[in-house]
Amino acid sequence: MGKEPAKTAPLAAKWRKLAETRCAERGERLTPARLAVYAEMLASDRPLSAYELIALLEQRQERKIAPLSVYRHLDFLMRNGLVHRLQSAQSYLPCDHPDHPHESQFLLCSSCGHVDEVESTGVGALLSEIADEHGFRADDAVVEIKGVCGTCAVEESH
Amino acid sequence: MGKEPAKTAPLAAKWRKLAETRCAERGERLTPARLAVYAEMLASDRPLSAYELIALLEQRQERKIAPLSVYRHLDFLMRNGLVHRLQSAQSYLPCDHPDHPHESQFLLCSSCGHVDEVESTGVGALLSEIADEHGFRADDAVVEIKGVCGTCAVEESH
DNA sequence: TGGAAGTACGTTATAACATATCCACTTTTC
DNA sequence: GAAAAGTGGATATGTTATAACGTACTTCCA
Repeated sequence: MGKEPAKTAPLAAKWRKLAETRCAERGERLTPARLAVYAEMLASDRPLSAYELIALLEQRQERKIAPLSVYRHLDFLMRNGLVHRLQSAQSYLPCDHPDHPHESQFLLCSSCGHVDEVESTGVGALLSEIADEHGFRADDAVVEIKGVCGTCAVEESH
Repeated sequence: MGKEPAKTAPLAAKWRKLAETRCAERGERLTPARLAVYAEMLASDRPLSAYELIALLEQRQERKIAPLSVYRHLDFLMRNGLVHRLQSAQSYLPCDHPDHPHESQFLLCSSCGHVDEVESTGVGALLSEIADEHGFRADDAVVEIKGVCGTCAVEESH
């Protein structure tokens, strides 16, 4: 007899399907524990630190969760393109368009904490060019723009 | 009676002068303790974590140094444009051209650990443009490119 | 069908990175 | 030379991430 599946944050069918498809394609197993972490992240309107995530999951599932478990799940989700890590904020957020591999840039609002993921083709090209000029082979790039989002800028001006 | 000045890593006159000038202009005091941290960083050929820095300073000065002290000195050096923090590696490196304020990009070699700081005018412009398109006011940007430097690429091919 | 191999994941402990609080000393300023 | 600002030491704690080890589950194939 298996245990009850762990309680999970509400998860829109769209996201669940995308995640399942993505993992199936790659021969990876999207287990309930992994899905629970993913769902919890999608339920948040801002990036979460690993330990915030632990607290939320513990509350929802009414049991202790070890940091290492969550880090493993985060690794899995990142490996499969479902989640990104914000390097400058040591936090994690679900990918906005996990239907294809891509390089993203992030817009971090210092006022409301919200983060926008954008995908600009020009950036990758420019950075590759810069790397080339310096005899460097670029594999990957972190681009995180800090500032104030439109909504907060409007509120500020009141 | 003052104590002996703390032993400091060798520091090229050029860098010392730049640092002194920069701080003087800004009405900031480049004390021996701060200078010692800066010199230690310049003596390294790769970025150092705060705790690596502590270990090196303790060895050189033959005394205990508290993490907070080093973090304070790092704050000071960053505030005055002498040092940068690598967000994706939680480590610190001296600025390559502290003679003027600027936005930098970093090329991190995953093979030898060396980091090149480059200053491309195009990047800032492109990122501002992207931010604008999303109604976002950009204040600051992190751009860190990971890959393999020219020297290591040559060695790999042997 | 049952056993080997690989993957997932729990538990405990610890490493690595960063900050808070409090206080003593020094330098600057008036 | 007293007040204020700046600097930095000591101790404690908070936050982020990984190590080391063991158990259970899944897959796959003989």
